[in-house]
Amino acid sequence: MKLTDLKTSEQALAEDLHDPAFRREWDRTAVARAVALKVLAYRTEHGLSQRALAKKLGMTQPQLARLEAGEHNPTIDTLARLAQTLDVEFALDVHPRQRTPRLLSGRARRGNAIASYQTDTGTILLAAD
Amino acid sequence: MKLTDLKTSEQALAEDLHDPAFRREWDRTAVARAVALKVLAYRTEHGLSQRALAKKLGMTQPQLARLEAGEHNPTIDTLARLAQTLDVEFALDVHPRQRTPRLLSGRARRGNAIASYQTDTGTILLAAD
DNA sequence: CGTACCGATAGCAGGCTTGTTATCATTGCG
DNA sequence: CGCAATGATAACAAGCCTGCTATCGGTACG
Repeated sequence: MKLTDLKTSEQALAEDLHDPAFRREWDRTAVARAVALKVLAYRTEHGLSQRALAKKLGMTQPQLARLEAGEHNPTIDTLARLAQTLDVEFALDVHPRQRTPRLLSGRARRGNAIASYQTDTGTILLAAD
Repeated sequence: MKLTDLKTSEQALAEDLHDPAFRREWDRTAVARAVALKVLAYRTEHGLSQRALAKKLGMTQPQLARLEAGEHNPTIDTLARLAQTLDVEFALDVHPRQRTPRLLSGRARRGNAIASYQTDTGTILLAAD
């Protein structure tokens, strides 16, 4: 893939985001996409197949594939399983739009934020470490 | 109600928690109970009826009653609505059992934790401010 | 070519949360 | 007492996430 291709796909995404329906879906799955990246990174770094990691997580390969697809927001329960098995900490911050998060450490706000999006009713911020 | 009554109900809870099934349910709804307290406190402090606050939140009175009952864990979306309307920040931290949370500020860990529980697969911590 | 493993996906059942309407008992007030 | 407002609750539909089986195309290797 050439750099020009990358640029085009980013531009295509920016254009798609102008579609209100697409934008809603994009925002809705923000947490899902963030977690998906974290899981995929862990799996490749450890040279595991989906089946192998799924077994460690107590789930099946299609379930893990769905997680990595990032289409569904994981439940708190699923987050806990990931945290325990991957030895990762997830911090989710929900706060009013006109406010600055105070409960999340500056460390998390600066370096570890992997998802952040605003909804009509607040701002969501997900950090992982 | 006398102090002795309070003590008895606390003791009763402690005994109920020995029942594995009850304990699972108690843990599962930890976040729900914490949020319920926050909502109830806000509503009484502002002298609002369930119907009045429900309207501000864009929901019906039975829905708010259910929230205050603390039986269902709210979704991230519901948390966002609460945060925006009540002007409250929620921080949810999920981390492995053998680890100390680093993404949540010490401030939140000390003074604002309103729910904390361990599952087989991790620890959940909810703070509000 | 055949075999094995890989990741993606369809299809389905089950559980949980949301959202709604319709009550119900209780309390306060005229 | 009659009336209005309050909070709790039942019953139901709908949406989303989980968990599973089965299957598919693609790739690597003998």
